[in-house]
Amino acid sequence: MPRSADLTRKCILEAAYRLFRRQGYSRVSMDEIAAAARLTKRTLYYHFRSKDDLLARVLEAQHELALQAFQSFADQMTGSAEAIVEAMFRELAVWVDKPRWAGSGFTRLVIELADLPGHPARTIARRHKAQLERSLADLLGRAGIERKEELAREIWLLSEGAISLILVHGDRGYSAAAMRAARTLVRHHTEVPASTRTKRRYVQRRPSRTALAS
Amino acid sequence: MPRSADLTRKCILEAAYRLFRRQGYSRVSMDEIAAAARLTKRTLYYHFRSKDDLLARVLEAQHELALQAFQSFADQMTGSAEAIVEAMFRELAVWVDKPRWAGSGFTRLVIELADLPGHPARTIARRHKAQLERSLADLLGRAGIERKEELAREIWLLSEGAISLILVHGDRGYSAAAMRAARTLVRHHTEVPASTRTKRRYVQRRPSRTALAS
DNA sequence: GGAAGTAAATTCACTATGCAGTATACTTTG
DNA sequence: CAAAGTATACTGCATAGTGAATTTACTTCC
Repeated sequence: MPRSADLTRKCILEAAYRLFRRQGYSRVSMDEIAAAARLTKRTLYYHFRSKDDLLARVLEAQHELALQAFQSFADQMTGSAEAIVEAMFRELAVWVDKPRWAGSGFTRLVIELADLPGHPARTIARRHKAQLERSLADLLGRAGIERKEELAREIWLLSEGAISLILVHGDRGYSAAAMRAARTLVRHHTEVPASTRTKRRYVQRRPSRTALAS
Repeated sequence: MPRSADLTRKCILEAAYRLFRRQGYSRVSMDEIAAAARLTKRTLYYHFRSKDDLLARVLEAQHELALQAFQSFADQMTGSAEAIVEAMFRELAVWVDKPRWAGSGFTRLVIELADLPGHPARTIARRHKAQLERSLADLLGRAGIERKEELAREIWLLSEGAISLILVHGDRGYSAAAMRAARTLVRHHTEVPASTRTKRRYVQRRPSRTALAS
């Protein structure tokens, strides 16, 4: 067998991920990927059935890497929940500050395919986000948070929101705001044990239907 | 002059928005838009210079509508900040529950064009989000919040995060989590006037660089 | 009132290009 | 040699954008 197939596949996956992450799915052609991987298109189709298949495999590979990275981050973290969350958002700030940053690969690709619920890439992305959220919850649990799932989800919301808004505005200040909000939420979860949470709220007169339909 | 041009333009804009919102930018063809508007493609090019131009105009039009909708929502709101924010997230929950919902048109389109900072659509979307954030801050200010810009930004982060995650997961539960978090943040901003906010935090040993690079 | 003029609005038919995917032949290595 | 891997050259289709004719409704002048 000439030129180990594994190497070729890895090379293709990496080149494809770089392009997909920067330019999304449909705006990247198989020819471009082939060129970036220094191969011909035909070789791509030898290793992957189709463009959609390639995307799915790319996301799978990135899922592994990201999960590993998060685990190694989590393993280093032993302090308070507040310290953990601060470290997370510091990482986020560093990450989004990269010069040609163009959003989370997963989020970006899934949003592009938002109207194709059956697409394999979506399934993988869903699993990915779910698993990361669970890992964060575990980490928070180890730091003594009681309602760890709740907090993890809230933190995750802030992080995704920051990514999205930084992308829209180009204003990196959102990561600072997210960190500040996250700090508040963590404190609330540590200081207030588990009560005064689901109090009945009074309701304003019925609001217009489309206020947020932006 | 045959068939008032204004009407035709409106019709095109509406058809284009419906398609763009559902399927994104690149996966919608001018032919499809023309068909949806019951016109020929050539007519589209009579009214709009290019596909990119059309997109920009579509977003401009939606900007007007969304802003108006938010204002009419804001004008009805007179209660406490907490009530306002709750109403907002209730709206969000209703909105994302629409059967064929596929994300905020703005967010979705801007993310698709994330690597094209010069695109006119991006400029418009940026202005849009900024203006809505400012309107929310005003509303919160009127409800007695002191650091209204801070809170508005935090709320906005939660809302964008929810949209993004609901899109990825298909799990509408995120809007409930966002509302819960928002409630916490509002309370923090009302109960704690404006202190104990920027305390020095202790730092964990340096975290790995790529933990969040998903 | 109506014919003729006119410019806006719209259509049909077309070009050119880009792209996913393929048929087939060649090359490398065990 | 044989099988895994790679390259050249191609098909067919979708799509952004265009050239030129044609229709439409409003104005002007008799």
